Amino acid sequence: MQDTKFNLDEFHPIPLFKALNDEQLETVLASCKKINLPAKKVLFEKDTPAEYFYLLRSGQLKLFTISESGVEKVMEIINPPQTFAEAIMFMTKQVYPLSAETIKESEIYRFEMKVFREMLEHSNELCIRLLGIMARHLHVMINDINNLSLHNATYRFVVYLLEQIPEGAIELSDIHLSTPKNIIASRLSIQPETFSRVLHQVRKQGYIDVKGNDICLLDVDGLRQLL
Amino acid sequence: MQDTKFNLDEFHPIPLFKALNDEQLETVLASCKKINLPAKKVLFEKDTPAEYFYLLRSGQLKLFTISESGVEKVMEIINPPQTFAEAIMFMTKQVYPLSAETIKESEIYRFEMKVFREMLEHSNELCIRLLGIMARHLHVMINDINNLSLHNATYRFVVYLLEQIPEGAIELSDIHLSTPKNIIASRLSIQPETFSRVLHQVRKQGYIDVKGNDICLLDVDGLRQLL
DNA sequence: AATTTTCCTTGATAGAGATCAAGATAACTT
DNA sequence: AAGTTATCTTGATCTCTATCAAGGAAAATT
Repeated sequence: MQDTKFNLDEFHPIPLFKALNDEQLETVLASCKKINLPAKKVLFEKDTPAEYFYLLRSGQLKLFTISESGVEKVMEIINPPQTFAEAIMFMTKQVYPLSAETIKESEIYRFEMKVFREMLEHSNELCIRLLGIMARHLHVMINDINNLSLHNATYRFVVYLLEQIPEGAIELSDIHLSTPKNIIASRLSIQPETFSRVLHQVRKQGYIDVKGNDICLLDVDGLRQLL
Repeated sequence: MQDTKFNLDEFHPIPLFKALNDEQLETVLASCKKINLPAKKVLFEKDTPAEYFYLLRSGQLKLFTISESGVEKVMEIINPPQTFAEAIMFMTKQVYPLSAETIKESEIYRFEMKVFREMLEHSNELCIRLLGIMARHLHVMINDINNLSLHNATYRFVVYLLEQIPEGAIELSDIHLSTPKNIIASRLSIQPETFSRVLHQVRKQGYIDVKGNDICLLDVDGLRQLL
């Protein structure tokens, strides 16, 4: 089943799967299911029993909560190739702490937690890897709470913008916002109206140029100094 | 060294040490050092190399960051018997992501990460436990970000208040704020002035009664319904 | 006990961002 | 291509919370 359906090479570079040998990987893949979803379809809902974790292969999705009054807060934007909901394997209550919905049409791999957990009980290296992944999550969240508590909307936007610069990029890079602005806004805990104004204002100050979803960074150092 | 200095029974109930047998525990304790600090003393500072994690035995301390402009944000209030900074063992950069300072005079046990990390490489059960601890951390942080993004100061305070009710407590419980109000305020990302006003207002509405650091819950159900 | 320091409260004012409203632009649908 | 829907922008207003200022209470120090 596995060999025909999956190419192992696709999984080897994924941090969570790096510690697995081919045999183990095939065991995991044996219980793996491909899911194709169009845009704006729910993958799972907060507080429902969690049996699976996922790998986004293509497309994009968001992890979010909705308040009692119906306001949505995007906690994380998932891009391929990224696993998500792995941490739930170790929560006492086996329910999703967030909802997941596709932003764009997406190809998703679904894995059974039970199978993977079993494997974790026997592979130390795998545990260590997952620990690393979760430590990174924690670190990101500490930063988020910091930014929310200590910094204003413009600051948070600039941080986001600078994070979008690809790894080894030289100056004057252009950034394409591959996520709708209202979703980025929610991710940064900013209202869409305010987000629009922030963009406008940063542009007016000469740091960036905005054409639709493309942002040209005119003064990266200046942006960095805003922080 | 260990037997005379430490009572193993003290460590067995600590989640992080539960998976260790006596031999392993003694290995860990062999590199453990007791630290006594008066109130308001720095234990470690953000962005400095992290060699140790800790167990608070008595007293109280805070984990926090300070913004460029000198504003402090308390991320977590540590009470005994609680371990902290364990997650750093698996961060790529081996530096503390937060600063730690005693709130009250404290007795602290300091453990060498290197020794513990070594042990983790060989004990699957220990890894699984740490995974559980980190998953809980993550869950708490998801909640924090939620409350910060979606709820106002009063809501956040009421959540905090209800969390202070001891496990199997019957109604009409009295709560003693064992933490200075300005630190609770910072933990909830509220200014001290606003915190004071929130307290006042919730009292005026008849939900609680406040005398100094003692809060009498007059209407727990009412408080719950505020959420 | 007196004094200094820290912490808390209350009042007055200001400001960042939310909300309400409506038009403009872009993106799907048929 | 026309129409419909979703997304984004801009303006006007409001509200929550921060900030500034100062007095009071509590705790620590002498």
